[in-house]
Amino acid sequence: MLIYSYMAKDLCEIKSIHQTTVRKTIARIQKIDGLDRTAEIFKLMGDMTKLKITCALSLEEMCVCDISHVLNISQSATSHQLRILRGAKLVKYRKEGRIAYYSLSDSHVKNLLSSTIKHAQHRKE
Amino acid sequence: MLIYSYMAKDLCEIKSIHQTTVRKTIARIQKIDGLDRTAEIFKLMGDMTKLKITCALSLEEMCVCDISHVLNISQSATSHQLRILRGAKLVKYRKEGRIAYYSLSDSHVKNLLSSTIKHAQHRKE
DNA sequence: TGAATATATGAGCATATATGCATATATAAA
DNA sequence: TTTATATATGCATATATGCTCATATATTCA
Repeated sequence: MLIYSYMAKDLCEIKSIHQTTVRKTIARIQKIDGLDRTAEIFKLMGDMTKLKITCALSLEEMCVCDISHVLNISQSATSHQLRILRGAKLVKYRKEGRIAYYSLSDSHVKNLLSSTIKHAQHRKE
Repeated sequence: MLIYSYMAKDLCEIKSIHQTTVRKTIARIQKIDGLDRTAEIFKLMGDMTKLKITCALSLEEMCVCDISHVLNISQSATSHQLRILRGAKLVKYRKEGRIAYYSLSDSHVKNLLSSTIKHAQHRKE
């Protein structure tokens, strides 16, 4: 990075323009707790299928079959996505006979969802 | 979906268990404004590199070179990611000579970031 | 017990994405 | 004008992800 052919004599010399800012920022980012989890949540919700599932479940609990109809995707695809959301503990489910009712695992997900939608709507232009 | 070999006679018969819930939920999701943009924002922030860039920029504006040092990735990778963030209007930049100073395009991104980090920290267990 | 049904899951494929490499562009300095 | 430097970007590739297909599992009912 930032190493050109004509710099080859001095590979150790890696420059940053504002060293104080860089050091300060590195320290601050390292101090942020739960950044990995934040990225995980963002990544999961960044998929339209999972986002819609989450939206649907923020209204009320639903079974796999109904979710697949709401999103107009196959039962298999729905189940795969729910499995991932389950793994990330964003949703939970209860079984009633052979029917699995999924719901959001806690209110934080719902709040995050509504606040982000608001942010998205406040988009400029 | 939900079609088994022994159902082949009646392919049009696709069942949903709770039809009222399904219809209601479809209508509600369609009514949500800015869902695509929400997914876009989530997806971008769901990548550790972009998330860290956003975190860094939420503190103060920074040049490409410094960002690459903060994240410990190449200048090229940094520039590629910034390009994507620019395209999604999450960051903007100003040029000062040959240096490009990037910053968050508005405070909504910063607010979204801090609120999501809080949500992530409130994680159960 | 056997058929129907609701869900789960492994394998494979198609697509998307992040990054490295090489190079282009733009500006500053000599 | 030539060299140095800060950033941008096209291309290639490795990896990740979502979906389909086939099938497994679990539960209900006849």
